Amino acid sequence: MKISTKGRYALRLMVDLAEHQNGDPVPLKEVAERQEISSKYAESIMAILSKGDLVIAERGKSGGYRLSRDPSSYTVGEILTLTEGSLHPVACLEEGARCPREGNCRTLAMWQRLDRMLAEFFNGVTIEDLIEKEDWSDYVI
Amino acid sequence: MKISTKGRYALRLMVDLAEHQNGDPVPLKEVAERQEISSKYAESIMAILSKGDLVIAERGKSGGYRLSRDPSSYTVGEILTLTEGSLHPVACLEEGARCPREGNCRTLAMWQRLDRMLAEFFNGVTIEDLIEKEDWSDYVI
DNA sequence: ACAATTACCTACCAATCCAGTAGGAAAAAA
DNA sequence: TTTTTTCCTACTGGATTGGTAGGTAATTGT
Repeated sequence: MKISTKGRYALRLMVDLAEHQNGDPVPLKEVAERQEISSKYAESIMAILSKGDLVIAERGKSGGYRLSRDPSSYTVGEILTLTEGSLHPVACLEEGARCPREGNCRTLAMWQRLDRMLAEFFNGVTIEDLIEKEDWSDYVI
Repeated sequence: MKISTKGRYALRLMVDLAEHQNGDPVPLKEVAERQEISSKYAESIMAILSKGDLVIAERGKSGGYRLSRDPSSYTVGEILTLTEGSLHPVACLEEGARCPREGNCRTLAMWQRLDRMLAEFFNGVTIEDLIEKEDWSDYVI
């Protein structure tokens, strides 16, 4: 039950791009240094974000990455789904998965409830929220 | 971001024990068969529950396992914590972990909020709930 | 034109976790 | 004393995690 570094770092890379956007693309090296993530590892994560069209890459000198949309339009859910593969907390709720015992499983309903709760949480938080929001103590989904 | 089979099966073993308690200990073989879990694997999971004092084991003929307390007193949270090791969704929130970047991490507060939400969810559901509760659609933590 | 800078690509690695399985020893009751 | 049960140690193949290494392709500033 853990979000891996890949997903966590992806969020930080996205936040960093959002905070440092000025029209020009931001080189990965700068982002990685600010976030204290090895640039090689950051590179492999940024590649996922780029292939998923969450960021736009520009090669060559004075190239780098930039967000493709407004920070407020990115949800934490979509970033984590892309990098982690899925946000379902149990295998039985995976896309296309069907448990043969689902008819008499006493735990399935609880997992479904949790699944919905997580989806609502993750899809309710945006990159902009991560930057702006100071106090999360009263945040309710 | 997955609860492993160990945790999921542990819940089902506990529910099965709760549903079939009649004063006598229930042999693991029966539980495993009903739950369609290989008895060898079920054995290794039950050993964890036994060492954690969530169930009482009785050896020898006519032995087996029984719950040590009332089903309503077991929370899903304690069972998963025992079997999964922890329920914290990110490594930075682990017991004793301290991230050196915590002062300027834009994601920490969100993780803390999620952590609290998960704890409240898991500690709010009991084995009895798993057996009794039909409709979870309106369940709120 | 060319050197510098950037993203892109393939391949590799050690360590850990996952989901079990195998084979017996110890305890207790019938 | 046989049978039934839990308990214990060890093993395993495969996947995932958290990276690293080294080179290729594109683009631009000089």
